[in-house]
Amino acid sequence: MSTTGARRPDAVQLTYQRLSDRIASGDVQPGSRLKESALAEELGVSRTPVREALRRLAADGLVEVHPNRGAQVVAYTPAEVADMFTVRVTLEPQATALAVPRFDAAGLDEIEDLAEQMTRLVDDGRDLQRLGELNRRFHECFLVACGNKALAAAVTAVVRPAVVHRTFHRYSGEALERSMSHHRELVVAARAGDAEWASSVMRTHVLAARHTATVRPSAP
Amino acid sequence: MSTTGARRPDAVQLTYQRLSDRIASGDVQPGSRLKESALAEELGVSRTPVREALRRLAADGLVEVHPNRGAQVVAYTPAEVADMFTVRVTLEPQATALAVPRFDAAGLDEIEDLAEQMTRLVDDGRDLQRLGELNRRFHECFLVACGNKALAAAVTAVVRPAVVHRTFHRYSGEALERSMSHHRELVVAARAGDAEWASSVMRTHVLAARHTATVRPSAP
DNA sequence: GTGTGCCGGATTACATACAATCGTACGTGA
DNA sequence: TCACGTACGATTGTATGTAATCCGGCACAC
Repeated sequence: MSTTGARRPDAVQLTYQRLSDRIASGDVQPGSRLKESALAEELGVSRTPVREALRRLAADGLVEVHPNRGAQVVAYTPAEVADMFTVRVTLEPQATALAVPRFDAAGLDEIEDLAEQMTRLVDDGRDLQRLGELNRRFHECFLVACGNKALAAAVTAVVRPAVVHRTFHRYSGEALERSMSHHRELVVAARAGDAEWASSVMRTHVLAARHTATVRPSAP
Repeated sequence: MSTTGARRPDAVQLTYQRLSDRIASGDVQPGSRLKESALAEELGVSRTPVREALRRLAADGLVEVHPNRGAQVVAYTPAEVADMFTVRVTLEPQATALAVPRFDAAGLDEIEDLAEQMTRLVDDGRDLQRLGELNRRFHECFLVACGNKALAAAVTAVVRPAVVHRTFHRYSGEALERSMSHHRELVVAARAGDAEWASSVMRTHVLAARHTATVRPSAP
């Protein structure tokens, strides 16, 4: 959890972002070693911020730090990814049920806007990077609105590694359409103030995602 | 989550432990500022390991780091503590249900041993520090045995701040006895292989704890 | 042939020096 | 008297130098 609310990109923030992106895009393979000095020179910063960025990535579960041996990108098995989604299946519908009666007008507008943007994005060009970011913000809206910080923290702790590791890349066209449909239904249910409905949709949404993330993709 | 498996106390590990203890014991008040240079001099190390220890504490949710303003011990409201337990109410029974059919003989012996130790400790002298540690290990057994690392990580992320912040100090004698009784019942249910029973006991156990942690203590 | 001990290269862990940033207090002007 | 701008002090952010640690390979004994 990044507790520093840095708005301007410091060296640490920049390094963290770059490394995070590289891992997400598969630019660096899971299992590969990350050398402090090499990264520092490559990104034009000193070793100190690189060091701190690596520790933050370790706290997020993206890399493992071995004493005196440096950092290594973690590799998740399909079973572990499924486990992450299983936790989300439990927590996110609960957060949704809590969030629905607490949404204000601005919050409802925000999730509606995000849902529409994502739908357009799928119809257009399939910018998966941007789609992933919008999706993250969409789900974050529910977590923030639920008013239970601990619940939000629990989900975030579990989601980050899974979300960053090649999400959406294995979605078929049909699965992607279905996912967007869930988003839109969530907005309608939230506007209706029907917590039970919204919660159920969220549960369905995460279960479908688990299936997609777990099953071996047929066509690359 | 401490990903570095350091066995010998490095400067970072030592600093982290010391600060963690101080916060747990209430030696440093919530809201008080933690200055890197002061801590470094006090603990006889340089600022670098202090800095890293503070970031780890921030990742654990024990302190907040403000950019260019240093670290500050977080203060939880009763509502936030209740929220933490609410998440535990959801997750720990689930972990328990998964763990029961997966326990081996050694695991069952371990939780039985821990439950007995805790019971004796309550009858004897009330070493709350040690009781808290045993309790942590007891719950950890179920989280490890459940086989879902993400689930364990989610619970850990939520529990750590609450656990470190003076738990057990507000337990009455009766509540403490009841808590120990739950532990023993969990062992019996686990030995019987009854996941549903064990899960229910765990749920009761956490709900009771939430009540104790939330209600204003009558006698200090 | 296998196991053990030692040495060298590489890399991190820590210490310290310097630069940038923020908060605060004071002084000035309206 | 209050608002605003500015300068100073305190503290963190970054860079770099030094020491400790670990892994791999090789020689040697059994």
